[in-house]
Amino acid sequence: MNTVSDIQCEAATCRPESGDDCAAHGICALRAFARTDPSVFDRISKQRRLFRRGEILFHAGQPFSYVCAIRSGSVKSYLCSEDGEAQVTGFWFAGELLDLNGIHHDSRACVVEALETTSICELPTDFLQQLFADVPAARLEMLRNMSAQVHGAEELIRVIETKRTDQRLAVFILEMARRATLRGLSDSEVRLTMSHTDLASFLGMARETLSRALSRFDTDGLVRGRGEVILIRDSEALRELARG
Amino acid sequence: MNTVSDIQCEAATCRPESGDDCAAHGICALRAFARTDPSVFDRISKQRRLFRRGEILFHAGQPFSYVCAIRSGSVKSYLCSEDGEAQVTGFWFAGELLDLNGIHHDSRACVVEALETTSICELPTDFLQQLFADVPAARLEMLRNMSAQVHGAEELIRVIETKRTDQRLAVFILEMARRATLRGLSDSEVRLTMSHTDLASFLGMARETLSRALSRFDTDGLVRGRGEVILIRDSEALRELARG
DNA sequence: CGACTCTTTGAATGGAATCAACGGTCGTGG
DNA sequence: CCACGACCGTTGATTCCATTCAAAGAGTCG
Repeated sequence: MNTVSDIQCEAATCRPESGDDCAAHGICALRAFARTDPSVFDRISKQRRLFRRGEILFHAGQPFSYVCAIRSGSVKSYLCSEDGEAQVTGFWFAGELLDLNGIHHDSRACVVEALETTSICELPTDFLQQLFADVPAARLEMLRNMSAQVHGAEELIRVIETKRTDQRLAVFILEMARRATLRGLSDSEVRLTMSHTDLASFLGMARETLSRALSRFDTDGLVRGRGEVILIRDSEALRELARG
Repeated sequence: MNTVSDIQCEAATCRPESGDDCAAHGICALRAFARTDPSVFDRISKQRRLFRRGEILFHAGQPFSYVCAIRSGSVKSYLCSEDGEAQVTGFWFAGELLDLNGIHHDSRACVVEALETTSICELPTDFLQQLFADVPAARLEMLRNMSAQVHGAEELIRVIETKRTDQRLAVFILEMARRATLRGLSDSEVRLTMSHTDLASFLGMARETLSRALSRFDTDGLVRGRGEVILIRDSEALRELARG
């Protein structure tokens, strides 16, 4: 899927000027600081790993020894209930931080799996602790980031509780487009790197229901295409639908 | 509802020995530290306010100038959509921290309203910043606390997406009982300080559906009572139901 | 007591899950 | 190279659960 040059290219999204909404902003702020101390910078930039589609970044319950930032590609996080059912809890893209909710019991809260070739950046927790001690802006950014995740989760709850299936889908598509713009991509083209099964699980509906909703969106002219790439044709109508 | 002596009594739950799960633990850790500097301690303990049932602690959009810890009583948080519909996002009890998800854009993310006579403790953000600078354990606790909130929100998402109505209710009752034990109360008696309307909104179901589910729980011997106080009669069956 | 809010219960409707079957793609191995 | 199986996506028919609509009972407060 991605070539090495793609990765190098997307890695550039991890820069301070990405704007406040960029989940990697806190980290980037740290990098700016680290320039005064090259050894710290090296410590960040050398902790990189590459995963292929289907490979597991980490399992639930593993010790929480580093925070994970995505440099390129995408991953899904999911929980396994006792009966073996997988429940997808989120999708994460370049420039975003992963599984911060594992911090509170020092272990990974979920399984994270690469949806495509994915490059990540590992930030050891002890290193972060030191950084928080030294850089007030860093800990503020971290708080903001986690706060944003709580906010996002609550927003999702609100959507799931109050919206019907096609409303949920509309919200998701718009959210994907929004996050794509943070990575400097088009705001009218959404790449669904996850399977319909994963997405349906995330949105809390049956695969069939999702499929039907996507078909309806296509025939109604809201979007174009149902495959990996979806083109937003009528974003205003989508927004209207998302509002309820 | 609560007398002054009740409040003084419950305020005692805000102590370090409350255990790791207590949401106020971070704050309490700060208080322990503050003993070496009485002026800091004063600064915390003097920022108290009392609210009566129905009174608003703060509105959505107001500046985020302090973190709010509940000393006694209970509150609900809710969002108002554009069409005036209120969506309850959570309930908070003594020893818990409020609306941390507002941090990321420096304004309150939701409306918070007292469900009964409620005493709170205000922790100014600039004071917390100073505290985080001085006390590593404090910022770790804050991170843990927020992490726990993300975790809780995701857990709620999982429940809402995958469970039927009575399963959701079972999860909620058990969760309420768990939180009650953190405050040193009985684990088999749940006080529902919120209205059924609020609870139904929070659980993502119609008032009538909640009412029916509660009735069923009562007649089936899972719980006793449907009013403000609910007695857990068969916690094992509840747990079984909650597991799905 | 009467106005109000909240809760309960019943009956009908509707939306999504489920069940079932089919076409497509991909990777494996004969 | 093709056959096969595994997985994924689509579509149709049916079932079931929760919402909605409607109305009456219970509790609270002025």
